[in-house]
Amino acid sequence: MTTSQGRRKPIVPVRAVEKRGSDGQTDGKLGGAGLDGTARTRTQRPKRSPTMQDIADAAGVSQSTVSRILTGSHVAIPINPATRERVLEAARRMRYRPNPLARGLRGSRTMLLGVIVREITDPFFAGAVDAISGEASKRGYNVVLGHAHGNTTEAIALRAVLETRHCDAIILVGDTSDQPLLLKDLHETNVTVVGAWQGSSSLGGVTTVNVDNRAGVCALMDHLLDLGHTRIAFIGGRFAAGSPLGDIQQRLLAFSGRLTERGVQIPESYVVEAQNNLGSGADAFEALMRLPEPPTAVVASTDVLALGALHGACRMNLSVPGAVSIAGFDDLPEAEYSNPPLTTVRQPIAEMAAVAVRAAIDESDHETQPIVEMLSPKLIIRSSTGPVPAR
Amino acid sequence: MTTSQGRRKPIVPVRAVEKRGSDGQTDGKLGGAGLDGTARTRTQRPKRSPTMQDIADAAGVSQSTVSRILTGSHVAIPINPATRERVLEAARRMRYRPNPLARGLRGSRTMLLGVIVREITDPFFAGAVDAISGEASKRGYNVVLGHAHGNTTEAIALRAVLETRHCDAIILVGDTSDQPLLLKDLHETNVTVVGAWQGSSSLGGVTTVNVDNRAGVCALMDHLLDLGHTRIAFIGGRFAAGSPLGDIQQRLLAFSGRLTERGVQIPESYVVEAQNNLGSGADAFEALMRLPEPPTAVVASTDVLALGALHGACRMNLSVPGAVSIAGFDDLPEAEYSNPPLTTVRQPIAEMAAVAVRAAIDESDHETQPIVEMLSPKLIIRSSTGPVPAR
DNA sequence: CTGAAAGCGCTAACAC
DNA sequence: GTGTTAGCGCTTTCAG
Repeated sequence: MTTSQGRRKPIVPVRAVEKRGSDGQTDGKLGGAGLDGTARTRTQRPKRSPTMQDIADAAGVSQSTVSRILTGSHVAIPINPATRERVLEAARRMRYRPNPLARGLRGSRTMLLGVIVREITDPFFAGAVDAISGEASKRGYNVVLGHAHGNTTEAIALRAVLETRHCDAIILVGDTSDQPLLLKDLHETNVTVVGAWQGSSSLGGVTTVNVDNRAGVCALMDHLLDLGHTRIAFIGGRFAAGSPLGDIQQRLLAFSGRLTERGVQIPESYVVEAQNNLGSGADAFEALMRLPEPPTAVVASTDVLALGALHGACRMNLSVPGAVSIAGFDDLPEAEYSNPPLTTVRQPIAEMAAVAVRAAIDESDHETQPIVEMLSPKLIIRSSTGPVPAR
Repeated sequence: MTTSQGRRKPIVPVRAVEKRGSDGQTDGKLGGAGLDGTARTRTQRPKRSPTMQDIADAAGVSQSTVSRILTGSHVAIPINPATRERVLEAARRMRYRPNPLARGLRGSRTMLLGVIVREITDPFFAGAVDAISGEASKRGYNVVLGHAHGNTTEAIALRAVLETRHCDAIILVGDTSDQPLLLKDLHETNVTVVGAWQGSSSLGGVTTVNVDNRAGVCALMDHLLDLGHTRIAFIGGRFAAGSPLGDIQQRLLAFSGRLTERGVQIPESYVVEAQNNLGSGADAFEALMRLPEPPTAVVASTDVLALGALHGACRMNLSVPGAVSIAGFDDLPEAEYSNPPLTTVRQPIAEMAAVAVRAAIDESDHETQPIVEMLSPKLIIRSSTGPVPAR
């Protein structure tokens, strides 16, 4: 198809404005039907949104004047109130909408924040996106969700990034180090990048906001150890490419580290992997409890896993925390409504989102030193943990 | 060009390309120097992404040729293989990325699908977004998430829409009839709109894909009635502005309808409202069970509510389904892992997403008759429902 | 096969 | 105060 005009819908030149000299040729080429809306009124699709020029024509001023007025240089540039009103009226009447593409192309900001997230169905990340999006809209920004889509090939993630270039900044939510090209690509592009919940995987030279996984897990371990537990197991989730992702890795490290610091030894079989979903958590838990010497407490690296473990306990008819204590990490809304309510580590999601968004916006606006923030989580003790069961 | 040197802007004579007179101003904005990376290597922010013109210069061809080659008219337009290779090589070397803004401005597609959703933290909608996003990326589209953000004022939703105008099409996920301006606005814009999970609220003249709420609820009611239940209660969720939203309303209607059809009467107090979250579901359930004549079965309008009800039963020490049967709607992943596993109605999310995405893309591409699809859900019987308890 | 040129809708100098 | 003008990076005629 040399001319390529087969594929798109006809662009119908509705107006009779002579300024647009191309109408004549255009219609010969693209036309076909409904050239001026007379032949076909069926749907209103071919209706162009009005442009500034349209408003200008209607108000009898120049397009740049319209721009000045509509652009909101409210105070900066003095404008005749009469003119302003005339233009505003016309804009209102014609339902003018600024074209963000054109605006963006011209170099000004697009007020779009890209957010790339591994898995939107992970309730934790859903919450994170929610927080970020809320924070963003507070500042007049919208959010473009680039879905790394877990299992999907890097290619897709890549494309998502490329096409996302019209964002003022991009926030990377969750560890994506298993998709190295993604990061690399982000770097090559000249958009601002901010990382959030990256855990151990460092985004060299990039502003990053993380939760202090170590502190959280240590607090939890101390809680458990102080309850008298020594046979403590760990369920790690969100593994990919054979090794745990950022946050999880840090949590595992802290888990082992604290155990060692407190002089407690556990068998290797006490550390198990799992996909980060309920079923996998339940299975991992059951496997753990079927060990010859089962643990008396299980630390799950995420609440989803802990919730799954809770379900596993139900299935095995094991009372929690009577027979075994279970704890998680994240403090999902669900954690409070599980049976029993879950002891967990609460992440400061809102604060982290605020920091990330602020950094992203600031940094996209002007040169800034990359910062690395680490916010503190908080141990939330509910009733899924208790003293070591008497043998 | 004659005029270009009339301007007295400080033109930084870095490159030898005369075409770009504007570099001078640009760098004023972005940070002083570093037009080509020589003057400042500290950060790479001020680095412009290469444009087609840059590639053209590098490859010694015209910009339009570059466009033809890079645009992917792979076979259509005959291009000298040598030229093509030279251009591709240059593009690769300079890490060329197309600018979607410019592309979009020019009128071609942006390959962006807007998705507007009430609440991303609602697990059902998270799943829906996931499905849509997956389906979209299969077709090379990316997804822009417009967050209606539940409680937020319409203004924000509106803005989200306005700024979303650069999408090829917009998919409205979930009933947004409580934000009438949103819809109205969407209509005025000339983007394609497709509705999904709109329930009762009709999007006049707009392609819509819904689940057959009536069929789902009826199947569920028949299941319950056949088990001998006659005292069946209903927990409605996702209320807003005083009346239930689309899907919920249909489910409630079907609930009452089926009861009437089968000659069963229930007291008014058996229909209660709730926010669509776990806590609210638990509370509603408890209120129901504390009625003088409590129901023997509770139908929740969503799984979230049903899960909450399950938790309420736990809190009240009520065995399910021994003392009371509980059922939901949606079939969230969690439904299978609750205790006991939840009887529910499974929505064909993937199929619906596929239909919606396909319709959105098709319709944005060419004139199309709006269609209204209604897919059938499926009753999933698990163990949260059982025979009426012997009195 | 390739180049020149005309804009897409908007912003921002720069006149007057 | 307001109009003119020159593009942002790209697609797409129209001429060779």
